[in-house]
Amino acid sequence: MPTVDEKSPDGEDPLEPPSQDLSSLHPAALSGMQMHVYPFPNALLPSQQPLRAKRRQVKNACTHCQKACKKCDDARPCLRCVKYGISEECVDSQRKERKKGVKRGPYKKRDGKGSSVNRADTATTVSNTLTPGGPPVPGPYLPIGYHPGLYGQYPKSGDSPPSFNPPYFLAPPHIQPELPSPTDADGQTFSANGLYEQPPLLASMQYQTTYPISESDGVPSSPQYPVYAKAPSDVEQGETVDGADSREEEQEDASKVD
DNA sequence: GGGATCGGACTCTCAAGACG
DNA sequence: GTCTTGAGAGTCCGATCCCA
Repeated sequence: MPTVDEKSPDGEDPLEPPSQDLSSLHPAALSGMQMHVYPFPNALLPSQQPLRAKRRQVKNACTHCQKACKKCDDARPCLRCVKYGISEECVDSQRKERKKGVKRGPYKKRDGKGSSVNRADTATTVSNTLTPGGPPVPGPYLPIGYHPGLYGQYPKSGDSPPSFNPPYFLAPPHIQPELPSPTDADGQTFSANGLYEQPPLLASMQYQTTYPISESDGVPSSPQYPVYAKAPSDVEQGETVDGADSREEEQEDASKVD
């Protein structure tokens, strides 16, 4: 009985192509879903064991989602609160301040030996998720749905103010239009290059985010940057949608060179 | 069928420690 | 000053139960 909010975009069915009518969704549904949309439908996926895409978390869940231990999103009201008709009660939960002065033991070094060398093992990227144990399959692995730079961090002090662009960008056009467009199990067509066609709505969709006002002091309770866009110049060539993943990949690559 | 609850796996973030 | 690492804090998956 999957519902819109319960259906994890990258947890339960990371390989499942979007099959629902996106035009009926709360904008947050679009921000919270398709974090990783892979260009292959299930039937055309390589027959490796399904590896889970890395789960993504919102920066701050609302109080209701937090209490229910359910998936929240960056928009306020969040999808779940909208669904339950408690939009006006959808406010960010308070986060504790991290403890300071915690003493730590000696560090393990990771250079080639030691326990932490396989830290990168936990990093799953879009490409290596598709090709476990094998060379990356060349292809259009840009996740459809977000600009590669959109999954940035919250701005830190000194960063330029956050900007936000419409989240969707188009997949490359069909390369081999003469090939018939197969359909997946849901009847959704996808192009010959393995990319789903973008619903026309998405191209013109405007994303709106409201900023919750703290009941206590009347100021935004926390920075709400649903998706933080890097400046185009900051987007590294070949950077994946997940900056952290790509960083870890780079680190891993660097260690291999060594 | 749908909502509530919750244990625990998983992820994110950042300060401490290491290093050049 | 920058990088690396550990661990605190938080999210949310998935199982289970309850109710209409």
